[in-house]
Amino acid sequence: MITIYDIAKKANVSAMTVSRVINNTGRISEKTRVRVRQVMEELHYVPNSAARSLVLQETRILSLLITDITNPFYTTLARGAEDAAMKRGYRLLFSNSDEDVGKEKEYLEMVLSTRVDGVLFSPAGDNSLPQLEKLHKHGIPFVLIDREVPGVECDTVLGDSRLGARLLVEHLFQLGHRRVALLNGSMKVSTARERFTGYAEALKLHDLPWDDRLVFEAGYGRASLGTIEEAVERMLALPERPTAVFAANNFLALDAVKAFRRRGLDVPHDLSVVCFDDLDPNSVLDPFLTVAAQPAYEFGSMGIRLLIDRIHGVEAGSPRKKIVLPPKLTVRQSSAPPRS
Amino acid sequence: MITIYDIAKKANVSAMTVSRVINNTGRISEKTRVRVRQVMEELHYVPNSAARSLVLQETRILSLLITDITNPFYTTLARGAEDAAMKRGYRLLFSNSDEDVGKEKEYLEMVLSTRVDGVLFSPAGDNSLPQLEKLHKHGIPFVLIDREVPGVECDTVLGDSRLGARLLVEHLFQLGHRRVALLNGSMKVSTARERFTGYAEALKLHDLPWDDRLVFEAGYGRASLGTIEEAVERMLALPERPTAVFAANNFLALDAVKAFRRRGLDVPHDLSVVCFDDLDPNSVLDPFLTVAAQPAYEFGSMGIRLLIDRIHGVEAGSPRKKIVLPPKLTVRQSSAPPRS
DNA sequence: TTGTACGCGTTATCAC
DNA sequence: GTGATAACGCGTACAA
Repeated sequence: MITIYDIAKKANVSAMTVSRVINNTGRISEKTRVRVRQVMEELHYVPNSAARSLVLQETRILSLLITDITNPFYTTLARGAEDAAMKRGYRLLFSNSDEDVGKEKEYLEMVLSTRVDGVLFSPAGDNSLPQLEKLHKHGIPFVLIDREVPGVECDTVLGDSRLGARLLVEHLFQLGHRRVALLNGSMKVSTARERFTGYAEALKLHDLPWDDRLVFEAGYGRASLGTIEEAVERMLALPERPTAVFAANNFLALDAVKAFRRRGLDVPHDLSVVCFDDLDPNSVLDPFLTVAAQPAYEFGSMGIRLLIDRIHGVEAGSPRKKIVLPPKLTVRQSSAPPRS
Repeated sequence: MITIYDIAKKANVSAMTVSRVINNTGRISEKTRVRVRQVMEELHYVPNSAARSLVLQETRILSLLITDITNPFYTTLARGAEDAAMKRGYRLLFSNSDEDVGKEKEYLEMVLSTRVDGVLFSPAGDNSLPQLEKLHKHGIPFVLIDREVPGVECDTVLGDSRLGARLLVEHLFQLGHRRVALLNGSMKVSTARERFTGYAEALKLHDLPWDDRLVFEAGYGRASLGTIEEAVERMLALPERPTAVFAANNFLALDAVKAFRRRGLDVPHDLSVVCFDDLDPNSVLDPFLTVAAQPAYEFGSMGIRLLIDRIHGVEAGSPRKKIVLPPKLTVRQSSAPPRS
């Protein structure tokens, strides 16, 4: 491997001078600067970032932990994060927990051994608490994104899940629906709880009765497909069938629609389906779902911004910041008035 | 930061003993092993991988460079690669070139400074040659994936683009089409050339005349959206309009269909559209496109396998391997007999 | 079974 | 302007 010493020898200077040329620090005569540069080119020198971070005590790497790499919400968020990080001279180390606290724990070990400068963290759920405490113990700055964890005080970028839920459910009410089911993620995830609350608020606001049998707790992850099938089964077996479903995220909605169709039911003719989070408009031919779309890209870029501010100590002792980005109701064909 | 010295002091042993406990090397009495382990727990010790890789001269990190992170073909490939890498104790550093040789070059600099143990490389095109030569100069093993680069001899995992193209075009012929347009990627990319050849072969096999005006060179990247619009415009202005389009990848097809629809044309009623590569079946409600699907996941896992074999020198001097994975024709609604 | 000395590639500090 | 030296955290070779 080519090191600064190889460069130094060939250029008849000390290693220190080479280092100064590389980093543009200190005063160097133009003559030597040019010569050193030239030797570096010749030998195809590339600095060793391991050695550098060992002495500098910083890696300029940030970790991004998301819960579902197949979900366009998170891939878009990731792009926002990457763009923002690159712009500030940081690289991003991606990890994907698949909504699984176990995997999350494994990845965290890697992240710690890499000595990343900070972590942008979308927790799998409330059980992620130990992981966050570990980060805290190690003095690694982190920012929560998309989801909160009770007991953790830190900078956070969130959507307004309650508002979005209300918007969606009220949209259904306006269409004339009165029996709306909630197909929710796990109640161990803050967004699921908030969407639950928004749903309940909407019912109350419109003086509609509460019915436990209309609430189904599945899970956000791909793993919970079986649960959705079962929920749909129970939903349809109800004495008074719901005429619409509010799904807590895009994949839940997709799977619900598929489950309905497999049973010969048409959306929106037989049931309406609405949900949180959009799909990637670029790779969908016929956008179909009525959604509360979230600014996923901004989730990522804002998160990185908060994180880097913390790292640079700009915000050293400042109180935690909580940024809430509003959702946008987008009405499409999956919602329609109920069959009379 | 907690180091092995901190552990050593607290456990009343030397740093070396701690190192041995961590790596399970050498003989250590059970008593000290337990004590050291305990102190490590107490102090939440995590090894510093920068320091380790500095002395070991290996990082156990592999780089995966893909050209379009929004394309499900590549995200699926990435999952395959990650699973295979994790299984063998390697981590993956993702980079996304957006089909841009410039970005590719930037990322390569990072990759080199990270001293990754190997690179799984999906080149933006033939112009990626200098990057590959650079890797070679630095003695970093690499495997090409999905695309070849003329002048580069190395292990490769490819699809059978010629066969896939022929299957798709012959499918159109069987439906009765005689004028089939080719909406291709850049001819600076090997797969585009192969798909071109397959298209030409199919014509020849069926004694159909060659027509230059039916061939359009756009680009695989998201950036070439304008080009597609223009190609469609020219295509429809032709004296004898084609009745079907073979698009060289999924996104080209998607954009073509959208462009047709904007002009009031229906697919497949007015024109059929077929393409290479599928979309993610999980996030699509109504699979519509007739495609030549490729085993994207296996592209990734096979690639990592070849790469790690090379790294471990198992295949040190062995001749380069070229693995070709066949496509699978999947007929859906986007193709139908031409209007008579 | 355990410890000492050294080196991995880089930069900060201080001296010239 | 430039250089010598030590230090970052860890593992190898050799010694005890």
